[in-house]
Amino acid sequence: MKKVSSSTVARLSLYLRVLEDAATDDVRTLSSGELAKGCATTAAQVRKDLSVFGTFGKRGTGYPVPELVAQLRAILGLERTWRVALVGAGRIGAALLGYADFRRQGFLIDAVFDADDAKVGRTFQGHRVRTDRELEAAVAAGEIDIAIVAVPAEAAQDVVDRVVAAGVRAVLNFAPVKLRVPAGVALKNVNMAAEMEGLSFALANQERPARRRAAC
Amino acid sequence: MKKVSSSTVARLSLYLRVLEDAATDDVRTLSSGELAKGCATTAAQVRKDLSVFGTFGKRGTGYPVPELVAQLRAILGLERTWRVALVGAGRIGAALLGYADFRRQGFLIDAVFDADDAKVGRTFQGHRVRTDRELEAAVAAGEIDIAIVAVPAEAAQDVVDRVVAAGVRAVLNFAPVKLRVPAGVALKNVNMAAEMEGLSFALANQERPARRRAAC
DNA sequence: AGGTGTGAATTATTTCACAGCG
DNA sequence: CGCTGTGAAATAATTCACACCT
Repeated sequence: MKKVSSSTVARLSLYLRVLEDAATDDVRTLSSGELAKGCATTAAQVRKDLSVFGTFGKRGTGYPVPELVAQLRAILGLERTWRVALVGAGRIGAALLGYADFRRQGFLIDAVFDADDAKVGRTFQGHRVRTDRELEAAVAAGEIDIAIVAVPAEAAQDVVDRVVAAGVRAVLNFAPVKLRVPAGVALKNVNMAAEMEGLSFALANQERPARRRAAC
Repeated sequence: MKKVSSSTVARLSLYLRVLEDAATDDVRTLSSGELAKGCATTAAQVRKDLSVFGTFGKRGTGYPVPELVAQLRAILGLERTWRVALVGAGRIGAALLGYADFRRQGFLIDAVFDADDAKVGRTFQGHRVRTDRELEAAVAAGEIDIAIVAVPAEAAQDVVDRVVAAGVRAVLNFAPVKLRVPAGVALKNVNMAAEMEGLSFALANQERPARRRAAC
């Protein structure tokens, strides 16, 4: 398969969600323009993205919704269940475990690890917390496809090094640092602090368009 | 002000964190290469990014750490406190309110709103939950600079429309949909489901021993 | 008509390479 | 010398435009 840009893949997720919504409303077809509107992009972008993977549309009609849903799920690898380990039983971990969408899309968080022995053995959102010393063994035993790193920044690189050495090839990182992983390991970052700082930058640097003018 | 790419701004956040860490270790200067290593980028990228805003380095030496920290904080608008409203008192909201980094960087979450009257009036992570019908009034009263949208997907566009109409110009969205905002309003998205699907795609397409680079 | 698929053009971003300064 | 700052070159991503299908 040729190289696919990660922005294209990110948009496929958005298309899939819009298509699934349309499918529940029994919409039969959707044009690239309608799909684009639901994803804040352009019709040309939608067609280009989809054309990377094949030809799914009918000229003059648009894209058949149920078929394209199935295609996108197959392309994204969502037809199987991925076993996910959460490393770090803190608040972010709690939010993730409560995120029903994950299970619906085929991600099964069925292992929770923490380095804090006070947490080990306790139940956390319905999951028993295991000591993080078992991490390597769990990965080696084939229990885990994806590791979610939700530990403090200073511990994150160590955790990712360990799970990668044990065989994990996909990592979602919530620590506010850029982690180094070897080639062949997929890494995505969720950096809320950086997003907020991006908003701060925008507010601090936007020209004053006199939106709310005070009365004289 | 000249246009600055959002990837550059995102990297400034990373540089700032590395510089702050270096500052606490009393490191006096850092070269673009050292800075790059801490942020998984290249020396040239660091220099290009910083050159957008001025000349901060000393040739032969590198960048003075405390000075560059101050400059970046000023550039990112982090020298003032931004008042943040959390809309949606669910698990993601709980994770955010417990995120100490936010306050440290000048983001003060001091208003929490929810549409569920069962939650209104209760205390949520130390904050009294207010009815979401007060949202517009709070924005109009100048209480709020940034809105964090942590409501279900189907309610998100309505919430953002309301806060934008009331005057908010920066929004952080956790709902797994692309929101539409008028020009002049900054919008950042945190879409954990899409990130996971990106990992799923990488795993599903890396079975073959092909050369596949790690994404970010 | 109405809307896809796609090369070509455009625009954005990253990398290179090196002059020049401390 | 070492390392920055920066034009120029190389890549990547997006948008345009239109042939072509149903």
